[in-house]
Amino acid sequence: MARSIIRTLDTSGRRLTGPRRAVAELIDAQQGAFTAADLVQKARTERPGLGRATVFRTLDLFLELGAVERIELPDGRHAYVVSGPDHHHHVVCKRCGRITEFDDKGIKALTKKVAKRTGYAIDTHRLDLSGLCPSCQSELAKAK
Amino acid sequence: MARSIIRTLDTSGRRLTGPRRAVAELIDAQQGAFTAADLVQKARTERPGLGRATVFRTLDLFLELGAVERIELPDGRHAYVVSGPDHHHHVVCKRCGRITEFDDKGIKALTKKVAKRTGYAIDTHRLDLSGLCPSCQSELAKAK
DNA sequence: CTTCATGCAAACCCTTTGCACGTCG
DNA sequence: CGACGTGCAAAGGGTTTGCATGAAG
Repeated sequence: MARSIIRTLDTSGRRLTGPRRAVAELIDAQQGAFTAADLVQKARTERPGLGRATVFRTLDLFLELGAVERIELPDGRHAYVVSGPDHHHHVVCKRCGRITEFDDKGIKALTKKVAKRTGYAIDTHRLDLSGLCPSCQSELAKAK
Repeated sequence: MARSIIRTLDTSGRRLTGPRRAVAELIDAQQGAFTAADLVQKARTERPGLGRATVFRTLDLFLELGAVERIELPDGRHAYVVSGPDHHHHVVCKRCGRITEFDDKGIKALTKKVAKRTGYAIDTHRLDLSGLCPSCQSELAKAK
């Protein structure tokens, strides 16, 4: 269920409206990462009447509330993922687009080191890896 | 000079044309990161006749050849940076957009660890940090 | 010469905005 | 009620594409 996103929304003081619930549900039905376009298209069939603009505005809101994160796909498009309570990063498969998460280990230390060296006050970091997921690797191996 | 980009182009088997040289020079005159729009606008005054499309196509080519890299600014727009022989990453200032590079130290190891854990064949990684650069920090401190 | 690149303009996303109407609290 | 959210359509910005011309190897 879209429970966690809705809860975040509810406790934020923002209005808990029908369309926002709908977007939360659409997101929830997605597995892994999704683009804004994915939601808009899905909305067209599963929730007609829900406007493009609302999807974007709601996505921005969720982003601001920290309920979702925006990542960049290898091809430059951006996608969103539901953000869990713990901070993590993503590996994106270049071929099939599958996304796998991994925990942040050691990046904090690296960030601190960079902050010291450059003088920046660093407050956010994004680490995106990409390559081939296990199943694409074996498919490609077979194809040869 | 735009020597290094041009050399990459030359040894790639692609045609070394006037417009491509021009784009390489425009890029070279930029300091730090630049957007496609930056180049297009600069082209308008310094190299009239050079078309938008050519800038984009050339940028794509350079990207493919590995002469430049694409990074994502904190606000979601993308920018490019010349990629030197040594692999490095970027810290972007959220306020003034300044970009500072830093060396990759320890990310390779992290990548390897993640590859092992997730089973992905990871071939590219991007680490983008953002925060406030030293001068924006002091300006903000003064403003208070 | 033949192939590939260019310029121009139009086409195409993707995302944002203006505005009148609807709805949450 | 009054503020905030929504839908629609239109605007906007960035990037790509079609096609005839021009240059590179």
